[in-house]
Amino acid sequence: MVRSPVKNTVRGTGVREAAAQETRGNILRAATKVFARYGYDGGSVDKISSLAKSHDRMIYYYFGSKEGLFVAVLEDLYRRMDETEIKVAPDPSKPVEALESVIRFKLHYYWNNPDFLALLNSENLHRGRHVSKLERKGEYSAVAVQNIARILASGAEQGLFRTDLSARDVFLLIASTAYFYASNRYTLAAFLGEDLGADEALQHWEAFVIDSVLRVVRTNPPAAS
Amino acid sequence: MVRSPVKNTVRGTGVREAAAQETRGNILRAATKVFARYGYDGGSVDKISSLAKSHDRMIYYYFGSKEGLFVAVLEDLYRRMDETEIKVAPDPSKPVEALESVIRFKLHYYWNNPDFLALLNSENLHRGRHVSKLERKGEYSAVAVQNIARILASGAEQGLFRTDLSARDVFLLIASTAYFYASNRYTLAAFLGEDLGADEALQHWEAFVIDSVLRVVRTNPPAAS
Amino acid sequence: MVRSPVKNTVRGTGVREAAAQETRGNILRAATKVFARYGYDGGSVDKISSLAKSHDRMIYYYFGSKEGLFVAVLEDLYRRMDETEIKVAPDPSKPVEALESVIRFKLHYYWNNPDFLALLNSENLHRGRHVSKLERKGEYSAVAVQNIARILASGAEQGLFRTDLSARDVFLLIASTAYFYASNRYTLAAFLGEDLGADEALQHWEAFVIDSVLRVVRTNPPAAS
Amino acid sequence: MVRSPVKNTVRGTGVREAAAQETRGNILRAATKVFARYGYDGGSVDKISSLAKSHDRMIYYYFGSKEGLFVAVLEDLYRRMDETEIKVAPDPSKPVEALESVIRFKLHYYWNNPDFLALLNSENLHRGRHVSKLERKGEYSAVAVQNIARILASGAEQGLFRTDLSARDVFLLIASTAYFYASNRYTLAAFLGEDLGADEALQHWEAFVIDSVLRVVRTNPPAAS
DNA sequence: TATGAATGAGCGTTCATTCAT
DNA sequence: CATGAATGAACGCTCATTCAT
Repeated sequence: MVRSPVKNTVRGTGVREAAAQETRGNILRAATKVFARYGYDGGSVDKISSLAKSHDRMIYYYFGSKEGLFVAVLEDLYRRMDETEIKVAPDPSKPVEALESVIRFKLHYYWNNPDFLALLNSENLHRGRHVSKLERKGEYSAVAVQNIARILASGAEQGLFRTDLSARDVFLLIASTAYFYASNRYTLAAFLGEDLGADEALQHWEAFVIDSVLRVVRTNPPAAS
Repeated sequence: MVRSPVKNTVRGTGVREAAAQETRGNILRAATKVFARYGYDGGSVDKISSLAKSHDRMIYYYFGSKEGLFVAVLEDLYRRMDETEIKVAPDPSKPVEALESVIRFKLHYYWNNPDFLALLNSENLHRGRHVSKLERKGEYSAVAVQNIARILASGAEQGLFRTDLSARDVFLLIASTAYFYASNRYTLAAFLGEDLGADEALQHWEAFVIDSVLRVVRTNPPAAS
Repeated sequence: MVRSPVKNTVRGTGVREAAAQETRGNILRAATKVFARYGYDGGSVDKISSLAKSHDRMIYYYFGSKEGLFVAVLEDLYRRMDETEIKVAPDPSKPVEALESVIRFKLHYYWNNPDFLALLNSENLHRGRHVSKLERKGEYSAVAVQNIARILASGAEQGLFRTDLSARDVFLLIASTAYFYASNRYTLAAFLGEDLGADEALQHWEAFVIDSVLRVVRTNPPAAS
Repeated sequence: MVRSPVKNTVRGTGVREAAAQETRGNILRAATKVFARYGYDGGSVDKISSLAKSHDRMIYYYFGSKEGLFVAVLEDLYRRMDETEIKVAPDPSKPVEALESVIRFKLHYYWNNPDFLALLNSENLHRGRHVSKLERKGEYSAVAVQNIARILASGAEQGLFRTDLSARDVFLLIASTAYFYASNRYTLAAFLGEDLGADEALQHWEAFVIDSVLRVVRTNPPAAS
């Protein structure tokens, strides 16, 4: 049929093309919200097209299918996260401060972007079916890992950090603490009987994680306490 | 008179009661599998009744609604996890070994029970709507936290562990590493380009987590490496 | 789910069962009309359930799918045709009259049951996909063929008919003339510029076919004319 | 000014006209295949434009509507059949051989062009709605009928064939046997339990039809057998 | 001459749930 | 204690067609 512009991104500059890009963008933004809130299954194409003030039909016109739309949402999400990660990359010459900065960023980003977590969870529920279709899937977390690698190397050079650490492990450790606390905010709240979102609670967790990660990477952690 | 048996637990011992309990149990087991695999929204009552070799109608008879069934599934799941946690509680008199044991258990349990994770994620997606209906919700994680508290106290008493630690924080730290690695197994695999389920990978993560947690809790961690 | 009574036929005798049978019957009758008029593809489940004064959902409850419904329609249709065929089976002791009777019946039946033809055409368009699912598919035309076989045998015995004829061929010959004339009534009308449904036209065709078939089967056909 | 080229046939000779004719031709060929395979209702404009490697929009540009396209397909089909019929018209001076030749051609043509049959069936399902729009509808089958008329006249002149026959009736008889056998190939196969497409089966039917038609038209058919 | 964008109704099917015994 | 029957809304998706350049 040679007709579907599926996966088209920025192209022409005419008025019609601009309007089309806007429609596509509206759908993508709406889909991100809806999928994040209701999951992949709970997020119906109807909810999305309504929120985008468009029509069901246009989702298929631009993205081919609900799955195609979800893949596009994931792609967009990862791209944006990587862009942010690059922007905030701290100066590795001061390793301790840099690592603290990375941890703070990660904790805040996950806590303030529950959409991102919800979509990841939905994707893992479906066993990575959509994420495997991403073309540049290997590149996405690389930015964050390399960021940490630079900091660790600088710290090791200065004799502050251990030399036997893999950046990948430290990345996973930090991501774990950020992800778990944010993703399970509701069930943890119920079981611990706390409000994890209170300023005090957030600051307490941040301090504990920073202190713990530093104890893990330092050559000479504080003796006692 | 609509004497609904909703929330029936173990009761009578007659033949008919036994048959009823079996039907109820079949539905509960089927629902656990289906909800874990497809999420709350994706798990239809039809799939459940079909897997339980029962009828849609019976779900409403025993559990009132799909939500009621989900709550029952959560309740059952937590109860079973706590029972397991009690069984495997290690001897706190050897704090290092005990903590290692706790970490290993947690990592293995989460990795081997993706159902549990999937249900928790689904529940957090719905902002804890169902979990808030659990009667004994406050008790469930208490077992695990107290377990760790005893170990930390014993370690502190023996001069091995720091005295300024909260068991709740250590519990969250351990749970974070176990949860994150298991829950995101598919997306991490895609982005890191690794098979996280390979024996080697699992053992590597386990060793790293054990080493890291011990560095966090110890008064005198290994100097350099 | 153990819930769908798909393909249930006559069973209980209670009031509820009777009502259920009526619903099923209404759907089946409506489906026959709608499929015949619009074909398999053009016949929507909505049109059918509306005509049956029931709901879309009930089609799936009783027949599982649109395809299942179509198969049930075909089955019902063949069953009814066979029953009719048995009823009108003529006395083979007068072979000429019997054969004439069979031809007349076939011509009239096909002409007066365009539904039957439309469904067969639809089925052939789909390459017999549904008919292959009929359990007793081999039995249906057997009645008609055996009917002719008896007549041919009687005629041969009386020295009136050829002895080298196969009942299957004669059946196909008769069916061809009946089917073609009825099934193509609209296109033939357009191309021949005639009204094939006029009494005169029908009688002319009937006379021609009877005369022709008798010329085929007779040992001594009329010399000249 | 919307100078719609609907119903354009061969015209200009420029490069652009040639490209346009090619697009039109591609669509027409694709439509023939798709309509034949899926019927009028099942054949979507999307399938057609896709197969033609063109766009939905072009169908409306060249043919005005789906119905207009179907009419064009029918017209093309009849025109081609008539052209073929003229090409193969046998020498009437040998009436028996000529009639045999006509019968063989008809049987083969119908068997080898299921598209033609499928489109006719689809058209009859719709009560000749499209065929009535053909401008030269009266002319199409005239060729075939006149062909037979010439043969019958020659045969009658030579004293071989009956003189009371109408060419139209003989045409219908022959067409009946060719059409029925080919059009119902799938349902007949199911009910008779035979493979009607086997060489043996095709030759048997051909021999039977030739023999039968000759018995119908001859003044002195073979006495007994 | 040709095309990308948009439309609203309809498709077959499944949803969670209630009714009537 | 258990079930067959029924319901209306929603599901993801495709339909033939028109708009605006």
